[in-house]
Amino acid sequence: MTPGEATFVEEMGHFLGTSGMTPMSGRMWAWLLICDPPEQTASDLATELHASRGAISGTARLLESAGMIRRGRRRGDRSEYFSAPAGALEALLTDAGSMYGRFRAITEVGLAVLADRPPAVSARLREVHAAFTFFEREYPALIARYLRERAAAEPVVLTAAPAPQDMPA
Amino acid sequence: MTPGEATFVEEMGHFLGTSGMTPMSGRMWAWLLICDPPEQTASDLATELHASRGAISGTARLLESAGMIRRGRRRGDRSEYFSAPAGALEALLTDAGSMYGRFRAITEVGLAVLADRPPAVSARLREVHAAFTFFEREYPALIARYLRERAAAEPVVLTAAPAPQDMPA
DNA sequence: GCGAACGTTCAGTATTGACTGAATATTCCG
DNA sequence: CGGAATATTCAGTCAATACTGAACGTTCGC
Repeated sequence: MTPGEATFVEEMGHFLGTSGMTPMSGRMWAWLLICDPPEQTASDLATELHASRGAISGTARLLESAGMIRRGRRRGDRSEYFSAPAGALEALLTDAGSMYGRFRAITEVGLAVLADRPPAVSARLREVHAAFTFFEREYPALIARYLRERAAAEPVVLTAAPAPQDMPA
Repeated sequence: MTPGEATFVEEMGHFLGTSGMTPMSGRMWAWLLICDPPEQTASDLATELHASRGAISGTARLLESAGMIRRGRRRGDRSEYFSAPAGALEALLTDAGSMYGRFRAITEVGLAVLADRPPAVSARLREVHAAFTFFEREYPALIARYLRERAAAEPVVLTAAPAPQDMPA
């Protein structure tokens, strides 16, 4: 990893680390976005990111459950290979949008508590609730629109990357 | 504060606490959304939230700079009064959207680093960058659309809350 | 201007949680 | 099956940071 690459990796780590995920998540995702070759073993990652194997294992599980990385084996090779697939982007965006649903759920807890209070008291919370309900509905539509426009702009290129040797789901 | 209200306050604290802000931010904002009367002094907040004055002071500054609370004095009263104004909602949404710009900026650091690498290597990062660029542009438009639809649905009610005695900006 | 009440600051404390690393489990080849 | 290489787990460590509380500064009524 060059110093410049390390800067990028570290910045992404810092950013995701202060946004609900762990720093290691950001570092690992960032590296998988720029590494060459695009598939990396756990040992590769541990070396490049100066991290323990335990950290790689835990972080990989986290990122995989978020849909941001893909893991698979090649035949004749005990190692597992990690990569950031094209779908990672959609996963990240969807994940970011899940915030709205959680916000809406929390405000509903509050609305239930205020059920028998005068409307003037619950007005503030009702406004917030309405907003999150709106965004929970409209945000996925925005993602869909992006994917549509993107597909229209580059019709075929998405699958044009050289296929990895042998990497089943 | 009733036990139900405490649950709401604590849940919001936990959620914002794991989303880049401090737990106290969430607790304070949540309480200001449901408290009666809607204006509270620093002492009120310290008592209700079981927090020190220092914590209230620091958190109030944080929330104010984020546009999520409003502070002001009444004449003949040394105390400062805090409240969650109608604009807090827009501030929170805008704040959440600033994420896209920061993401875009970080990916541009990465793109600069990959400038002299083959296009195949930078393809993954370019796709991510394109997405964040799109969202940085379109997300504010979504907020604007919400505000428009909301205003159309309830033309006058937004200012119908009883005005606080005397609370300049 | 004096005194009291309030807000702010900041060094210290406690807590959270991310990461380490060794022990354990699993997988695959011979 | 046996053995070696890899992945996972988890208790322990360490660093980051949210919060406390006392000292300080500021503001307002008198």
